[in-house]
Amino acid sequence: MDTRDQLLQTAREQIQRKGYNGFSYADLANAVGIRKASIHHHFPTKENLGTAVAVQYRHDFMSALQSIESSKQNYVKKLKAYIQLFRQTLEQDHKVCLCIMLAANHDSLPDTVRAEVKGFFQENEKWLTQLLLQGKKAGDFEFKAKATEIAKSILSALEGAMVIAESMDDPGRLASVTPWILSSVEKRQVT
Amino acid sequence: MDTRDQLLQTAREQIQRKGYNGFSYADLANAVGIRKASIHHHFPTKENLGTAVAVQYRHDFMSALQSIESSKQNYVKKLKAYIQLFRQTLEQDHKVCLCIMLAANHDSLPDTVRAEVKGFFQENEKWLTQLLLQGKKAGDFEFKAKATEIAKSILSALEGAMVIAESMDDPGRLASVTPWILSSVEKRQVT
DNA sequence: GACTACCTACCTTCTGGTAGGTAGTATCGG
DNA sequence: CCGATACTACCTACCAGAAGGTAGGTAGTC
Repeated sequence: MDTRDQLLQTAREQIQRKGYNGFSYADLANAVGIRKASIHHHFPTKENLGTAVAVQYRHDFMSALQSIESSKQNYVKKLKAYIQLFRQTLEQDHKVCLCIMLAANHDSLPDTVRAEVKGFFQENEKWLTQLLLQGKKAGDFEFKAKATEIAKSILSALEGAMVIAESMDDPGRLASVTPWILSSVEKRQVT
Repeated sequence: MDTRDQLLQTAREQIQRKGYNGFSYADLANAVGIRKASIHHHFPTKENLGTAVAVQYRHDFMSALQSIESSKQNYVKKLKAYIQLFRQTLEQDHKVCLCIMLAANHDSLPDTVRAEVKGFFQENEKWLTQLLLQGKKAGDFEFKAKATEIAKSILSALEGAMVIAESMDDPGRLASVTPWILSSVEKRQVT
């Protein structure tokens, strides 16, 4: 992996752990094994770097959504796969979603980064809304509320759980939230 | 209000908007109309101030929970009142819960502040769990999952929604999440 | 000759924190 | 009632370190 990619990846990790205000060029240089000034060769300003990280993260995430969407499985499984994206980040990589970390530093963010974060959430909600509507049509889901509101709720719960999980040292928190999410849209079994 | 209280209140607001790393003694001094060095007279270190802010916030919140608990109303209304605590902060004060902001800066927090944040979440979950169990017993609620898991989910959804609301400029987001929360525990009407 | 990827050395601004001083007030024994 | 003492609440002036960023140089490659 070349230096630029290493910088992107390391910056991403640092932001996921310490937030936008909590990571610095000095830390980054140290972690990558390069001099602080050399970072500016690849990313002239922190805004540049921050934006690049956010763009890449959003892109990667959208690819993952794409592949869930086009997979051949029922909608309940697709929703589970979606939730699994978050669980993997938290439980295996021990990191929090980049965008919720950035959202928490909203006031100190450059406009370009802010726009990426907003876009990330919008696309997630749009994707989830579609999933819910299609799943309902297919008979996999059953709900009365507006799909957009459920989508907002699911995203809020997942993102919130990640942040709280960190501070309560409770990596199983997403696992606790999952059944609640599923039960709110799953078709009730006739007993 | 004396200077100390002003400092506490202003620091709280700044953290709620910009996070722990995003607020500084210089900002604070400016906002309160005092010299930077004078803050150290009231709060020798930033850790001191941060802890004091967190302790006070937690205390205030717990008082609010107490008064909901001891009010004479059914459990659905009590749950609504709980949600209303969050909505008030977001919609009227245009701020995000202090503790979710601190949780997002978890890695840069002094231990004493970390402990307060964790305690805040624990007490909220404990309170919510009790509310759910009592409400179920009283026949106001109906749910199958474990009460602690539902409590975790509700708290996650509310806290997550606040953070996302900020960055999507969507102050109505908590209102969107509310019906979903209620419908997951409310007794189904027999139609 | 130009471009890439790095370097050293430096700059300004901001960070939390310290030293030491001053004006006002409260408390004390004589 | 008086002056000594001590405390509170602030001040100016500073400090070391970290922040993001710049200038200018060098070695290797196309």
